[in-house]
Amino acid sequence: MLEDKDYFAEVYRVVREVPVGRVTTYGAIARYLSLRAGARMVGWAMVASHGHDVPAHRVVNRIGVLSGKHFFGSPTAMQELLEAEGVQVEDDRVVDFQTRLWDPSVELAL
DNA sequence: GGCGTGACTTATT
DNA sequence: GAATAAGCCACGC
Repeated sequence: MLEDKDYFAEVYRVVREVPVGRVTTYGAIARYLSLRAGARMVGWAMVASHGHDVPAHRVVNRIGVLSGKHFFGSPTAMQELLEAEGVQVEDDRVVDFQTRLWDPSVELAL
């Protein structure tokens, strides 16, 4: 198989579908991909997302904290990116996170 | 193939 | 309501 990381591709797909100004959570993606408790795998997928066109800065943990901001090369890169897209970030946390939360199992729900 | 770690989440104390 | 414990699966040694 060319794509061993099947769910990796799925994660990338979902993250890419995230509209600008919105954010999603690892758990939401994991749940959408039936990775019920595989939220960590989603995070790992983000690590592997290096070299892909995946806006990982739109992915945060369930409380809207930029857990992986440190992985962007700069501790403020993620925040800058989010703010550049219209997402207000304060204290490493997304403002009105619940309101800006983009849940694939809800937005992409049929 | 086993042990430890990890961009997490949920449940229990 | 905050802190602690357990659960889950993949990757590195």
